[in-house]
Amino acid sequence: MRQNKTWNQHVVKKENKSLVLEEIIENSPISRADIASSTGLNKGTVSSLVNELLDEKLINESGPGKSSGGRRPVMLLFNQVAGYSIGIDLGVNYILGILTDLKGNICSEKKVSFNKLTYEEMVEELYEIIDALVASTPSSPYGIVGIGIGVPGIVDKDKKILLAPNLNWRNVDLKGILQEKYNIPVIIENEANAGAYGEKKFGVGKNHNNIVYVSVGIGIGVGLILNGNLYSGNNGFSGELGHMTIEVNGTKCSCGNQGCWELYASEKSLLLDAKRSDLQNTEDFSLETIIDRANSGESDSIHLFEKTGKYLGVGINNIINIFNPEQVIIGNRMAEAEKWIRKPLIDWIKNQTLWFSQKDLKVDFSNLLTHSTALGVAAFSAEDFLYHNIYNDDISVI
Amino acid sequence: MRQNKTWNQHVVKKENKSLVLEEIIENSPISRADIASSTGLNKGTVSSLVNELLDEKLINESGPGKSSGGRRPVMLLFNQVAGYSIGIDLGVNYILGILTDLKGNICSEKKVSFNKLTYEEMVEELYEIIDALVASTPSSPYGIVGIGIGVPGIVDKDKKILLAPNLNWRNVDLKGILQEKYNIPVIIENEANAGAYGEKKFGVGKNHNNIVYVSVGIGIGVGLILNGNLYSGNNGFSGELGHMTIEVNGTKCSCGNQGCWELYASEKSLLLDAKRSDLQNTEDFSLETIIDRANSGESDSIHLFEKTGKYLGVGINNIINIFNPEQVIIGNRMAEAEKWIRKPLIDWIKNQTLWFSQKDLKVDFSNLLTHSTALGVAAFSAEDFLYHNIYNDDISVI
DNA sequence: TAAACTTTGTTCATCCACTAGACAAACGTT
DNA sequence: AACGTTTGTCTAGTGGATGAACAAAGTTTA
Repeated sequence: MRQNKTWNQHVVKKENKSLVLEEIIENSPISRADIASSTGLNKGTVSSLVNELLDEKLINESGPGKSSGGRRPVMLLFNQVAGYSIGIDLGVNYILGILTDLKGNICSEKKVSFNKLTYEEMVEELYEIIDALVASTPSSPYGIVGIGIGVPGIVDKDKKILLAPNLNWRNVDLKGILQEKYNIPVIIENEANAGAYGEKKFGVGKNHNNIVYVSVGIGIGVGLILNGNLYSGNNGFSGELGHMTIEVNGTKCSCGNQGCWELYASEKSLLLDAKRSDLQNTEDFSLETIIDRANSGESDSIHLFEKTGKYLGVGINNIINIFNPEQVIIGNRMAEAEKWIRKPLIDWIKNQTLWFSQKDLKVDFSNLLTHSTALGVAAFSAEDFLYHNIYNDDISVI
Repeated sequence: MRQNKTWNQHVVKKENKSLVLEEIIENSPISRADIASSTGLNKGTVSSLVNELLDEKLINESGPGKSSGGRRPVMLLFNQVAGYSIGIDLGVNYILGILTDLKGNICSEKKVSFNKLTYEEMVEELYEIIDALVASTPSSPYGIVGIGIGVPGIVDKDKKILLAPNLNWRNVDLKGILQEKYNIPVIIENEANAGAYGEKKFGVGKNHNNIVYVSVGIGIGVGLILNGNLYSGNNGFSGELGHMTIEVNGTKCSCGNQGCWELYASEKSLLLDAKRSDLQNTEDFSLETIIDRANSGESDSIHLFEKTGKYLGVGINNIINIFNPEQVIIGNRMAEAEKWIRKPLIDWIKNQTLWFSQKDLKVDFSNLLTHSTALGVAAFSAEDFLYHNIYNDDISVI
């Protein structure tokens, strides 16, 4: 209900300093006077906090701004290159790594694809990517402030990877391993959670506070932004919506349940359907193949996507009735098939969702596509640094 | 993401004072020294805050406690009769009103049952109940600090009743009406949300922070406690889980969707099934009738409950996979049939829920039964008074 | 063009809440 | 009875926010 924490002037100062910094990041260029009026803080208070931030190289003064009938203000800018953040999307058959500045702009990027690596080989690839990104980092006051990793699996409260079924990992303490090797704070998050945050910060989810992000890939994962914060559940296992029952007496699922959503609306199910209907003769067909076929007007492929769209609608309808979100974002690989999926999905929702839940509801497709997860985890690290370590000189291993 | 609020010493003091008060409420009798060590505040700070609380009559000093080898401490007690709170459960065919002290102990209680009242008649009944409770209030420093009302319908962000289908109400500003009449802060909440909070504070949900409360009555409503706070969704419409699809091509529901959960697991569906199977010859049969029959060993009635239990399991399984809660509480009228429902429900979950979500999971039946909603809203009002109005002398209409 | 007004940002005295430490009172132990 | 311990109060000191005064640097007006 209420957080059990004592309050003193140190906390006050730290919170106010964060507030000022946030104001500058969100609304730069901005003057000290503007910050004072928009935060409600006293001019003097703002002045001294700004001076500290200047000393810490987190912000810069730019030239004078426009006068509004008096002395011209000194404009302040966020120094987004005071440090850098690494974000990694650890996929089943690829690793995508990006280096971003503190505002989330991608500075360099590296991706490898592969097939069925052992755990050791995969970690080796991961090291190589991180090393390459580290090497490409420009010099800056704070260097790399953190590494964030999004994984397709269950991450518990202690940020250990409890289970990543498609990677065949169990109880892996990647955080510990990487922190030991690089001596930098490491954050591990579920891929869908990170994607949700990425969309909120940089994608179509900007300016929304209650977002359901549906990551449709091989399986279906869901990331929840509730009241502006990522909701992770009791043990960090929430969002296992792929295994929501949508057909009581439906097909058996590998999870032990039956009629699970991801048996009807994921990439896996799409490919299975395609195989069943004997649509293709070639051996290696993929989502991309089917998209190409649909593009060339093949009606069977289009029907496959329409079915996927409808069943996505079934699950999303449930989600809307549960959460009454402002926005639903469909992301990950399946978002590339928006062209055929959108209409059946939207139609289902229009017809089936409670009218009062449709109020103010937006259904969008990701525009970051494959980058949302990496951007999300990179942003986690950057914010951890900016808002929680402002007072700590020690920004190494926690 | 981060709350936009400036911090100053007034906030610090208010928060610390709340912290001290909370500590006394939760752990009384407690000494000043104990509060200092458990909150981390300085002894002097605690001393001055305690003195203010004593002046405000919110706490009392009791006799000296036991010595632990030194001076005997002065024990502090929460003055739970410094004020009173009214909680109302506005049902479809009943109104239950309770008067509680600030700790949630029921001091007096009044209930009326009826059938199909108009809006005006219903409000009249409500006034009568409130008037009776007001009349029964002992004299105290603060009097009645608030009225809380739980309603079976959708309450929007402004606490207006947007839609209560079973009452046939639309856009009713009950809060405004009552505040005008009684000149006391009024809180309106959805019945399931209030019930969830009631269970968290006073029932089986104590000491849990991620709770899904399933209110199974005529329909099914759900209240969510996430991270210790009530989650209400974007417009306050969350928890409409009764209309979650569990059977894609299922029966049509009045909501426009098909295969909704409450068509399979609510009191309404149970009665409908009973009628269909021609179990009874009498005209007026009810949940109680069927419970009686099951009690007397009639297997058909028992089967009906077993079916309800299974279908409750289907929906609850979905909920668990979505939220990974610590606890699921089944409440409201159907909880009275725990005896027959429990086993099929638990069995379904054991077999179908993802193993890692079953970790630390408790499934419980309400022990407050029909009182959880009224207790919940009464607690809302009491806490609003205790923690938010500590500094306000004006505790009348906001 | 000068005077008057506006806006910005700094400085300084003041206020307020928490803290540390001293201290007295009250109690148990030896 | 002497000593140590615990409790609770009091006082001086610290840190941070505030408001007002003020200088600097603009624009507007007569």
